Amino acid sequence: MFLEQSGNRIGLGEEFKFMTINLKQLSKLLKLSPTTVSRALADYPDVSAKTRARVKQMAIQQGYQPNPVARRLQKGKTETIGIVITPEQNYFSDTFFIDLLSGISNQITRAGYELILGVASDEEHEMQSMRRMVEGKRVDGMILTLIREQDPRVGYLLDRDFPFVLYGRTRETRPYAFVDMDGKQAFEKACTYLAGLGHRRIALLNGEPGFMFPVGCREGYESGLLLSGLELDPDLIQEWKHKDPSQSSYRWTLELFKNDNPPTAILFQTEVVNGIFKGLDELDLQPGKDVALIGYDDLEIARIHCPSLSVLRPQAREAGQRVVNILMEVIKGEDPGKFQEIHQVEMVIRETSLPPT
Amino acid sequence: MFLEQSGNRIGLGEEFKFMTINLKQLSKLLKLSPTTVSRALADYPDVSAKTRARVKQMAIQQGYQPNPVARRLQKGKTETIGIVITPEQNYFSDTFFIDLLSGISNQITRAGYELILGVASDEEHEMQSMRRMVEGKRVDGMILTLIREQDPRVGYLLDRDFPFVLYGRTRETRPYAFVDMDGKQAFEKACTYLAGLGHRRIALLNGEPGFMFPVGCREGYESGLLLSGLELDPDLIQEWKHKDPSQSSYRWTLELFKNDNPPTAILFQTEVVNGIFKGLDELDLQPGKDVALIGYDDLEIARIHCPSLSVLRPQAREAGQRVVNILMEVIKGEDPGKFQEIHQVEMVIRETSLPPT
DNA sequence: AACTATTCCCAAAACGTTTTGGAAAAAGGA
DNA sequence: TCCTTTTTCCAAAACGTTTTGGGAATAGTT
Repeated sequence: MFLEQSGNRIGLGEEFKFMTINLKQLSKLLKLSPTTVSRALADYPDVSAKTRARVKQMAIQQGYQPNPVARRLQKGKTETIGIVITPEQNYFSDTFFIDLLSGISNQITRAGYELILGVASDEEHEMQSMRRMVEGKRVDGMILTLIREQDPRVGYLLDRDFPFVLYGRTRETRPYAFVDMDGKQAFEKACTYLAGLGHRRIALLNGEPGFMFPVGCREGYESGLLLSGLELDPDLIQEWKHKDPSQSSYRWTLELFKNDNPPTAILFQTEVVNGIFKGLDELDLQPGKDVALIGYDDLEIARIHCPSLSVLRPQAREAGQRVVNILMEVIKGEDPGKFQEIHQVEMVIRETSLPPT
Repeated sequence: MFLEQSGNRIGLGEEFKFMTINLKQLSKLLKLSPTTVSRALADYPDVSAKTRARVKQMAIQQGYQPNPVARRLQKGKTETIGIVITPEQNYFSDTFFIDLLSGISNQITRAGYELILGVASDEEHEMQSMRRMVEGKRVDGMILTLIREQDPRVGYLLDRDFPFVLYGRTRETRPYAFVDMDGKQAFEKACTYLAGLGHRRIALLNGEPGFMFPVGCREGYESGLLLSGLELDPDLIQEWKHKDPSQSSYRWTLELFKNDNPPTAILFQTEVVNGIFKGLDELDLQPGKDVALIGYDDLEIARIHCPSLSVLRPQAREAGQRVVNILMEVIKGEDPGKFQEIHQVEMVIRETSLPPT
């Protein structure tokens, strides 16, 4: 057996193959024990600087990478994080979620961990997929998204003391780690902004009840009205359906303007903007001109539509990174209750947030 | 130490914790050797039916699950499949891709495997993420999507004989396994359908060159024209940009109707329908009435828009399942060249494919 | 009864790391 | 020179499975 200069090409008889080298093989090459090689690579102080350098150089030259499976077995850790997504809920198609996932994935890779993905069609399969990961010892920690007000996943994980971080919040008295967007502050800001422009009738098309996020949105909306000295009119509030976001928002928009005293502005999740546009179009109302609009989430449609849509923009990527960093701390044994972050949401004023005519 | 009836709750002194049981512990409980227990659970014939039953019952009662990490080390397999996605390319936000991923994930879980996900921002990181999985021995096989005409990933994997399956095709003479949608047949069908309705000027807004999929679309389009006895007019063909799907398609739509002899029908990827709608709207052309439209991919917008959009509908979920099944065969050592599937695409006629006026 | 085949089980090795608990060699101090 | 400390290395154990290669009963055959 002789070595090519390329490092990870090792000649075996007549045929060449991409071979990966072992710790044992590497140590034999170095005339050292596997112990020393392992410790040299891990920067233990009890190996001399000279041998450490020699080991590292040879490791690079040979393209040695410790077998992750063997390391996991010995360390008793999977070095793996799990996440389960539920595409049915029309949530995953948001670029916002992709940004979140992107932040999560990058940070996980940086830590040398792996991200395993479950795709579940409903709540039951979601739980099932998570249990497989947790009870099957396939992950060291879980990331949860799309949190419901009463979320059985949180209780399940708390009960067995399993590390997890929520992207979002839930109704649970025991302390747990989360990163959430300040939907309340965002909607309050949007609401007072519109009121400041002179709008007196501001409508809210909120997300489906049962999930936690709309709760904050509603609070922010109500608090914004209050701060601006406006009355809350239940006729101006409605929820769209996850099953059918565009259709339900479209119908509600039509409904809304049958009102004797119709709104001059609407707050909503950008996700359902198509339905609203369609409804306004049918009513011969110009978005931005006849009705001010501010959406939550800066999706592509918001930027490219004409007029472009003013939005509340959560920093999903950064949030994803924080989720991972926190999860790593929790896995290390830190108290989850210490990690409860609420991120500010910025408002991007574009063309659909003018004063009322 | 005594056992609760629940099985996986084991009393340890005063505190109760969710414990998972070992093979060794289980075998001690059964007064058998770990060997026999392992073989009983794996249905080896050299363990009597009686003990096998006894072992299985106890395993269930105790909630025993073999530690996957230990199994992987011994078996020399990671039981893991890798996939890398690139959200930048506005591809991942398609429900079509989610369907594909859903099919992939479910089938992988069914096989007892894991799906690990990489999120890469560009081609370079895509390759980097894949190399980490392959050379780091983190996966047994790779799934590739969004295939380019010249795709370095394919050469890389072929060179080192690493199992993989493409969703799509590429220009590569060596045999490899793939599952692809018959874009050619789909666009040919759409084209001849429109020609059959009397359309003589059919435009094509194709995907960005460099990727493989638009090649088939174009072939199908040209073949459809030919079959219908229509001339190919280069002015009626354009590509949209991945960076900016809606904007580029919008601009092209405007451009298109400056033509002395404008088209009466357009074929395109549904992904860019917003830009086209916007362009037509600006030109005071009614989709479906003044211009027939058929999109590739049955996205939500296609169903909810008024008029609803006729589409070509690939069965992404089924394709995802096939990809996994094939990958499992390839991992087992089957010849990848045997697995080259081209799936038919159905056409769904809705309201935007009427005869020309 | 003696031999062979079959049934059923198990001890030990192996997978590739990291960690534990020294031990030998070198250096420092008297 | 002798003892102590520090430096540098390593053999063996451990992680939890599966596989290998028998071995002891039991059953079957002559």
